Amino acid sequence: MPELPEVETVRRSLERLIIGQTIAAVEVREPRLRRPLAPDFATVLAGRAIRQVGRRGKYLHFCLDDGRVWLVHLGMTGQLVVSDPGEAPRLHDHVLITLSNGRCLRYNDTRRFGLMAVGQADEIAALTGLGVEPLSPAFSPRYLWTKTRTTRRTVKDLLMDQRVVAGIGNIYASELLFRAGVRPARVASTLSWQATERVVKATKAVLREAIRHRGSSISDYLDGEGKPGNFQEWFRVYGREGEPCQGCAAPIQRETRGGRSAFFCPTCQR
DNA sequence: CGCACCCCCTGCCGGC
DNA sequence: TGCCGGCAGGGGGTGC
Repeated sequence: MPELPEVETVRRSLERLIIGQTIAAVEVREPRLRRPLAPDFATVLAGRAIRQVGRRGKYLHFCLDDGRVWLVHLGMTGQLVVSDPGEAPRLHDHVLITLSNGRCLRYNDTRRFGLMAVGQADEIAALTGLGVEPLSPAFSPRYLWTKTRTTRRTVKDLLMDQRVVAGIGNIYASELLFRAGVRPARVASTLSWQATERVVKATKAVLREAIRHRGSSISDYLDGEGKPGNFQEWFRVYGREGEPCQGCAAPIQRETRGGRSAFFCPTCQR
């Protein structure tokens, strides 16, 4: 579910709701996430104040007043939503965090592909091993050019490799490649300098636009206030197999690689 | 190193 | 109506 625009939207919404709050109580109702929650997870968080909410790629970083970082990855179906006092837990609410203002930060994750950990900032950074931020100047045509020269991987696989660039998932890979006019199955090393520039430009434009629309809600995604995003209404290719391309009217095609679908226009993308 | 597969888990949808 | 396969935004592991 959540790729960079969704995680960034969650970050911004939570920032307004929980900065300065102290964690009054932690209830772990289901520790079996992608990796089991550490036995001391609840006691390590309890009593800490939340100073900052950051993001790296698809990870959220909650900076605590003891210098440690609470790391959260939402997997496919994870939600972090602040609810009012007294609301009953819902199905798949795995962690409930009571804040000093009485409200409750609920972690809900149907498929339990999410991840949580608490550690020192350097441990957390080492844990994730992420590449550059796509919206930072570090993600430049020059950077992508060096990453594409000596590989036989497809451009979509490369862009979704979190060690290369952090935050692009299956939806935005298809969307940005459409806007760049490059086929998902294109071997990355065959990109011209001009095409590389277009890919970088399209990446930044699509991610920024998606953040403006508060992310994409297909089935599960909600922000920190429990509100869905709107960017799914602006998809040009994702989930549109057989529909006419908005540029040339050719039917959008779907192609599967490694069990994941890529969507593209066979005439607008080369 | 890359890749084709498998796994993790739950829910939904379409076909029979 | 029920069952079954396929598919879904995530990542990680294996063996070739």
